[in-house]
Amino acid sequence: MTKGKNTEQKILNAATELFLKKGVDRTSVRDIANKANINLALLNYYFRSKENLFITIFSRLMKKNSKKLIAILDSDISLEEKIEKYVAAYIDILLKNPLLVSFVLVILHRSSDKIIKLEAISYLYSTEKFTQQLIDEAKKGNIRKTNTTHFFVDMLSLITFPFAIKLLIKDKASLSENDFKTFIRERKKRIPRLLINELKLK
Amino acid sequence: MTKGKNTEQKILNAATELFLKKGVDRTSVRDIANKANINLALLNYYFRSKENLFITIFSRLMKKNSKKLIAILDSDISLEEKIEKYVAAYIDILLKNPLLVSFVLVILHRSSDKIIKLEAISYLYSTEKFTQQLIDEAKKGNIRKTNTTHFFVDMLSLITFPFAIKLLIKDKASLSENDFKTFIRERKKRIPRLLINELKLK
DNA sequence: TTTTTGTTTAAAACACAGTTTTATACATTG
DNA sequence: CAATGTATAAAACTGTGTTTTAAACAAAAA
Repeated sequence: MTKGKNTEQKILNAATELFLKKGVDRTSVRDIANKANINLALLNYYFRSKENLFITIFSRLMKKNSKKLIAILDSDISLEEKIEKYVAAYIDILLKNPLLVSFVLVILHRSSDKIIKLEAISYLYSTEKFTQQLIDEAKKGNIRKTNTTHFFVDMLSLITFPFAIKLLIKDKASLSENDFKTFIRERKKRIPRLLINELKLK
Repeated sequence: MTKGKNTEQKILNAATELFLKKGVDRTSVRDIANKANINLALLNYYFRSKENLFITIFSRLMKKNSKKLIAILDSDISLEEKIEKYVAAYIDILLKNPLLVSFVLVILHRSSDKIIKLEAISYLYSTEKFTQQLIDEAKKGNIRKTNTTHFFVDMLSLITFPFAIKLLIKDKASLSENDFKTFIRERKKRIPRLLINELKLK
């Protein structure tokens, strides 16, 4: 009965590795079974489907990484510092977890209602406290009034999209893998500046 | 012998319609053949593969729409006006062509080297004149010096990514389809402001 | 006209995918 | 010891994209 946990973990490990190396769609369930040295049927025994296996891995990865982001959004620091920390932390997470990037792309691509309502995702974007802070600071006259939805969308776009068009950027700007990482790290300063400029009173 | 063009067009029409309605991955070649009232084998006779059919449709759609964007980037207008027009035109294209959005997602998702080197894509992002203008204006002291790659990536991110997370935005902000379109149109003013702020001398 | 070439259809088969079924072993609990 | 839930294995099922084979037809070339 202890075998069970082992097998489940073996499947998760094999799947994670293959998903990372070849992408979700180019990884077959038979590949996973082979790599994990288990029978094909076990895969559907533990996880009902490949889709479910994918969502399990994705959700765990998200949960592991999103805590830090939520903590930043909910912390009692100045807006400016909050934006800087959030952007930097988010970028670090995406730099360290290529799987997360490709998973997000898979999810965006499928974009079914089911997936959007994943706990892992709605959890990550619980921005109540942050948006309230934007409203409060504007009322106090410290910053310009801004549409909070737009503001958060701006932030997410500037952080996330460059990862999605990584190949394009590398190609167009002739960047090596390391160059690209440097390019991305530069955005830790650039993005907060852009966003905070938008909030500054004239 | 005139039949040929007809059949090819019938396939393209059927595929376009189905790709739009059900998405590329959820559309089978048998679906397409049925809808076009042609034999399955003809599909591989005209287009070597489903992949190739997809790329053909995508490339035509891109070519049709990117001309206007390129024209704006290469025109002799002020930087400020250029950014405004480019953002507005790009957003209008994506609003009018949901297929383009979902195609871009498919391509981002697959992100193989082959696809990134499509003429349709590299053509769209020939930004030489635009980046030169950024450099020249900075030299003249009219704007702040900025990294042109970052600047273009910022612009693309702010324009494109919201379409990718459409479902998420609609869900989180409780927007109807029309609300979402309004939201997107609001960005025609917002995005240029953000970008031009970044260029303003302090 | 006859021949050749390009186009169209039909039916079947192929390889590979995700999934399901069936049967059997194992281990823990009652 | 029997019963029950868990674990494994092998094979089959369904649907996918693709290819093959054979036959028909129309238009262009000889």
